[in-house]
Amino acid sequence: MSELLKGLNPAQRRAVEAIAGPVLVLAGPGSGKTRVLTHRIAYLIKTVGVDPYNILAVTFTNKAAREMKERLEALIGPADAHALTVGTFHSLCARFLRRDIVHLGRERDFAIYDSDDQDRLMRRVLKDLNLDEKQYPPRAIHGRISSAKNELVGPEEYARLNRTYYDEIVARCYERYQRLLRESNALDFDDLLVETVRLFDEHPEVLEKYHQRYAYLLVDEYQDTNRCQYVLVKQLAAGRRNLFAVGDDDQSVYGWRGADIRNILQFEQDYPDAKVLLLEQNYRSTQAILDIAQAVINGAGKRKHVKKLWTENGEGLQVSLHEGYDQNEEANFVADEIARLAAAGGLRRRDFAVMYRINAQSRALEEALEARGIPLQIVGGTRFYDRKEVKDVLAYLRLAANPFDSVSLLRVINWPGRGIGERTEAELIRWANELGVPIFQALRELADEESAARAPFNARTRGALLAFLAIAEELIAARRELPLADLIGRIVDRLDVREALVREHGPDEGEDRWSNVLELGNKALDFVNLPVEEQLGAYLEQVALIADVDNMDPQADAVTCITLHQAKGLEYPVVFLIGLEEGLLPHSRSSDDREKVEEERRLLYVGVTRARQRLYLCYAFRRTSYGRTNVTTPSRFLADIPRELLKQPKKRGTAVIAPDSPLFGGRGGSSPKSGGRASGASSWGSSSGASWGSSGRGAAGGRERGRPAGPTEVTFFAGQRVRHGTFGEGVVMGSRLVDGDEEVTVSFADRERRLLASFAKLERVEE
DNA sequence: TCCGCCTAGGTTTTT
DNA sequence: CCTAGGCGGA
Repeated sequence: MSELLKGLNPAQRRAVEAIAGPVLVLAGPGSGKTRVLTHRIAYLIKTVGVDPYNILAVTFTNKAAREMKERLEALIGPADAHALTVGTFHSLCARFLRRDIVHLGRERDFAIYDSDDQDRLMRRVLKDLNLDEKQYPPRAIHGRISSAKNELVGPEEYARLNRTYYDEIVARCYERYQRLLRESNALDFDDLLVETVRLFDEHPEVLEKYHQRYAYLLVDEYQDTNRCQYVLVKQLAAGRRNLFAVGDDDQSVYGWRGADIRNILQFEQDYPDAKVLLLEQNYRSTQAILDIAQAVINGAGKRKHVKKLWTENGEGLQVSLHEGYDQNEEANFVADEIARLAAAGGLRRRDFAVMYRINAQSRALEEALEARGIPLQIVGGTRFYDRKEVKDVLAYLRLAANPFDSVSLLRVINWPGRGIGERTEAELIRWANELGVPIFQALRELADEESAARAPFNARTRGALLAFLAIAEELIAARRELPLADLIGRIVDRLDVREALVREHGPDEGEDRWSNVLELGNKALDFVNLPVEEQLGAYLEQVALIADVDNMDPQADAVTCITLHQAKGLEYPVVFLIGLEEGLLPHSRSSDDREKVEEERRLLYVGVTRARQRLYLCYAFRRTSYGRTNVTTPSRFLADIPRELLKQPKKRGTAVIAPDSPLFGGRGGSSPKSGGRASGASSWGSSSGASWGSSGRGAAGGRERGRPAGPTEVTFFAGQRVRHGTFGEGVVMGSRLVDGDEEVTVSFADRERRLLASFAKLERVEE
């Protein structure tokens, strides 16, 4: 038997050995699908004798691509590993287009616009069309356009298909937006895919070239493909039909960005001769963790592919459920547990991950971990390349690569300040529109005395504009001669970036930002081995397409803090899932739509199945967001977990969940019985979880639901002694009305707490 | 045009 | 809470 098949179970082996024709592998979490992918590639090369040059593998992140290459290097040697093509849809499309975009009558040095660039361009579109940003939020409009692109609907078709007034506005913006992109010789993220599909569509000879080359096509995370990616796969696979798609419909969490779960559900219709293989054995987690995962996912409606997860890993430790008082206590609990487990030995910092729904949740964690001296790495939030000073310097580089890139041009035309204000900028745009040329071209016209005479600028303004043009021209010229690192050096010297940053932000922050700019220079050193003329393009492409998760340092011995979305594909011995509350998971923006709620459920499923040995499910009794504090309702998904699967919290200061608590009852609208709850019962005490946040009030603590406005005056006064079911006796420090509720500050034995009178069931203690 | 103060409004998730 | 944008003054 081949060396490469050793250590694989029969199902995995079948997948690896499937040679020809379409194959769909439905792989449960932790079932070794990455292993199957890499071993299949290795098998194709080493056993079947396929030339690695003829293999194309598409992964979901650059990180996954890199890791796959590394594994293959070990498996089949660096030469073969290097010869095959691995990348994300976006990076591959960028590469294809660089090679062949001239077929579409375009220039090769196109810029790639990220979300910030897209937003800026959309604002300009709205200005051009005299539309009010308040009424038509640029991001909302762009969202519509992006969805249309994902569906391969162009501006004309969009205009034809849609009938409402709003649609009509969007259609006009779409048309203009595309026109400006083209004028700027730029593609946005969506265009990378759309234009590749178009290229293949309009130029069969180009597609044919890829059919010849890529005899074997492998696609990971197939459930996350959108319509456009689906078509692209179809185009590429149409040649030899050796498509090997791997995915898990239960882990589909990218519907919001166009991923269409139907792509995986309809695989068999699309490819009638497809083999469908199931990977159900889990090698990652303990049975206790899988039971939780199963409970969560079984709470979903009917599913097309029901996988029965099982493992030989043994029962393992019971999963813990923990209620914190607020997000700080929640974070403290997490940090204390990490410290405790790390001290107990056997676990390193990097064995821990804390996962959450939204990036903003990382803040409290950061504080708690730092307070204990526990190193952490936060994945996500603001990317390094999204920092203003970094983007500003980058804009000059982008301008050097492609002077028609109007977003970059306008970004830095007055940075550092050179006396070109809003007024001048608007005039410049207007004038360029009038001439019908890109903005950079208009600037060049200005250098010519005769044209300048007709331009709407006075001598001083013209001087400022020409000063900017001179810098741009200098960089464009330097680009061909200087290595990338020197080009960056030229920019920061010529513009005195450090001085500008200190002037703008003061010495402390200024130096901070300056160090980010220096870091930018460091990253450029990765490209020194390329020929000078290729360095800039390669660098800019990487900057545009790299994700934050791609930068994670797996070597660092630090606790990982990461969103559930980014955590997909990762695994850790110990996982904390925090903020399991209505409004957060499911997120409030998703709670009203059945489909979206199901996606949120799958997100929790993804989180649960990241854990290998220990799993903690956490939520807080109160949470502060936007500076407002609200009482929370535990996530409805917790109600799908049988209570006996969970270790109950015992610590003082945490809730003891009553046997008849709706948390462990059935799902759906049955409201809790008002009697029968054990004293000291759950301090959140709320209802079925159909609503959350402030609307969760009123059903609290056996009080009447639908209570009208709330108290109009305080009923507690400083100095009174009170008793609370959980916290014991305390003294009222003060009380005030907040949002139609009474917030009482009470000093308990351990510390001061603020409680809402409607929830907290405070009894007055007579003396 | 630039600077600084102020407030109103906003955050899902990412290539 | 934080930040971007609006507005007044120089």
